[in-house]
Amino acid sequence: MSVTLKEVAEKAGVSRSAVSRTFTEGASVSEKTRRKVLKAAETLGYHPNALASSLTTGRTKLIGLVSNNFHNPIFLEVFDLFTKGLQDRGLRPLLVNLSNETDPNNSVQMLRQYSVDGVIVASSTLPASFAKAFRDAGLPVVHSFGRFSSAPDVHVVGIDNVECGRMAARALVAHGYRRVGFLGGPQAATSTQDRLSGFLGEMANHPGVETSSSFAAAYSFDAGRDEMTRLLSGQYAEAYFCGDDVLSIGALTAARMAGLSVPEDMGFIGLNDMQMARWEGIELTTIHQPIRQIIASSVDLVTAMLDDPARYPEARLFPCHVVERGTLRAAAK
Amino acid sequence: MSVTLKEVAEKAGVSRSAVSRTFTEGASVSEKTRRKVLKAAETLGYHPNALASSLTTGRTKLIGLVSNNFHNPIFLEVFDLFTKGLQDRGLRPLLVNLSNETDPNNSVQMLRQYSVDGVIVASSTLPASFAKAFRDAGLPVVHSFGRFSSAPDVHVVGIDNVECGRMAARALVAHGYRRVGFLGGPQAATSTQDRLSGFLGEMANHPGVETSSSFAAAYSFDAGRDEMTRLLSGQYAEAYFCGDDVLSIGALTAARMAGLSVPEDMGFIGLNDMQMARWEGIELTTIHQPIRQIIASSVDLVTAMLDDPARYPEARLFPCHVVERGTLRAAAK
DNA sequence: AACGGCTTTGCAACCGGTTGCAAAAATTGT
DNA sequence: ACAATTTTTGCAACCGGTTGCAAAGCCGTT
Repeated sequence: MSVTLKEVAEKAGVSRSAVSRTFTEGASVSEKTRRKVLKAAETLGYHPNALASSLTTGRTKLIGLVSNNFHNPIFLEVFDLFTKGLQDRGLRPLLVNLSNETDPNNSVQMLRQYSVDGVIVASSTLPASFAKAFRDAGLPVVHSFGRFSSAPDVHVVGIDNVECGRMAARALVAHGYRRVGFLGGPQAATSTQDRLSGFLGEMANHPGVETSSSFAAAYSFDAGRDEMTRLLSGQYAEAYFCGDDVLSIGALTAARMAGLSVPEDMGFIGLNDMQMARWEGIELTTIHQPIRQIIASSVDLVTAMLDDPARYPEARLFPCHVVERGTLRAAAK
Repeated sequence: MSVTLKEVAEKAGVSRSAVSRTFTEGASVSEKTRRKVLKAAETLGYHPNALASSLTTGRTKLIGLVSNNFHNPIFLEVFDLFTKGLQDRGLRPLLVNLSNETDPNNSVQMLRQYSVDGVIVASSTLPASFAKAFRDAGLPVVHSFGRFSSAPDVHVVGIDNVECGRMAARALVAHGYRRVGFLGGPQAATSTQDRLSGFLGEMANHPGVETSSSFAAAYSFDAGRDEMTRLLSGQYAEAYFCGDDVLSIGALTAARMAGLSVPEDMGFIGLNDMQMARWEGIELTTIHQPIRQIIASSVDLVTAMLDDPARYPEARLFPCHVVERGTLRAAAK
């Protein structure tokens, strides 16, 4: 089917090594043979088989891109940036959809079978044990959007969710709200837990403000709408910090459907600053998560690990900031 | 680093062939040796190297998943379904982001270097020549969401865009609109051209209805909003058939921002029936595109081609239908 | 012309598997 | 118990490359 090294060697009248060397960066070949080889390769339409060479070099340039988040629109942007970032460095993303897996082992085995050079776990909802399972299998791994830890087992790149919780709390207080709520994502997600603890921690400094909390079933529109609908049937707060933007939009929509106006009757602050948050008709006040930086840094880190697989694990955090749009009322004077 | 066939063979006291055979479906091994081998493999933690075996078998189980659409939220769902569908059949998606490529050659070469077993081109905006380039390189290819042709060079799975244009036209007419517009996606996309031709073709049967057309720069919210804003500054129609849902939402938002109410003052019909179209506050009337079926069928087709790479190309079309929600006024009696 | 040092080249072994083939072992029939 | 048949096994070659090593080729010196 496809042209092999050997055929090129014969055509060019040189040894197979010579051909291999002309296609290997920094190998010793004379200009003369290189030219002969390139010409033969050209006419035959030869291209080296990446997989065959990986057998001896031990490098495939494949990177496992593992995620379980195929429903939140922000992850489309995440995949876009990851694939571009990896491609720009000559790496190839092998996409793994972990949506309905609870056990990392299958994926670990599969990625080892394909000899991936490294793994990027892109998820804020997978537990740290998933990333760790890859590391334990000897694979260089970076957990993007993972939980910050002062003693990380694996490289983590993301944001300080605790600080985001505080930031949201401060924003709500600064806007003069006296009854505030935390409307988190899935309770089991570490991101939810961290944001809640930051939120409550900060609110402890404001004893005059009444604080409540609840959780949506997922980071999704429907989950946000449903949880807000539930909240509206009882006592509810003046403003909510929601688990993420798409959840916020769901909650906000439920509030509007119930006849409340935003931000007059109810305020919202989200997290992520996805494209949609900017849409007219939404204009969500939210905490900006610098996903470009997180992804660029993750790709940097994974490439660095290719050269030094035992690289000492580090946590990289990127600061977030509040983007004021239209879903919190004008700040109290 | 990792355990090899040879080590297992030594541990189990058998030949390498025996080990290879116990891990190959349908090979001849006695129960006794199989057990010995499995035990040795177990204790050593052996797993066969998929890439090494691909060298001799000629199958990698890698499928190139090529797309240029990393901005339209519906594609997140597309990637979700594709990755799951492929994984369920033991195939591995190698994701290729073609966003800023105009030339298929690099991707073709790259996918050949990785010896992918097949390629799925998932895009409604890439020209047929892209898919053809893969086929010409000898790769089995399926173009999902591609343009229907009665004489396809490659397998195409998708919808009949011309018929969708007619369908939209009929819907607008049936709802009693007398001035209707086509607000397409990028003019260069074949999907846009086909929908327009269907739309105009059907409108030719309704000479009493005034028809206009224009194009947005992309299938995106911003493009829809901008184009609608431009339209609003001149003469505009009573109802629009928009290139897709996200474009519709942009256009619809622009209309609302300009003080028009939907559907009273202006009607909209989209295409795709993405999740978001169902959201309260949007409730977009749209043409449902059966993406699950399209993707399932594409995966079927690509697996069928693994066994028969020269399979005669076919076009598979799936019917669409209008889903009435709230963006067209009640039908005229 | 001979010498020493440096570059280029080909040989051959190897990466981790698979597979055709013939020999060995097990099974069947009588 | 023996021959005929079938199943299982190991050898060795191969898939498409890479690479250490020693031999060959090249260069300028003396």
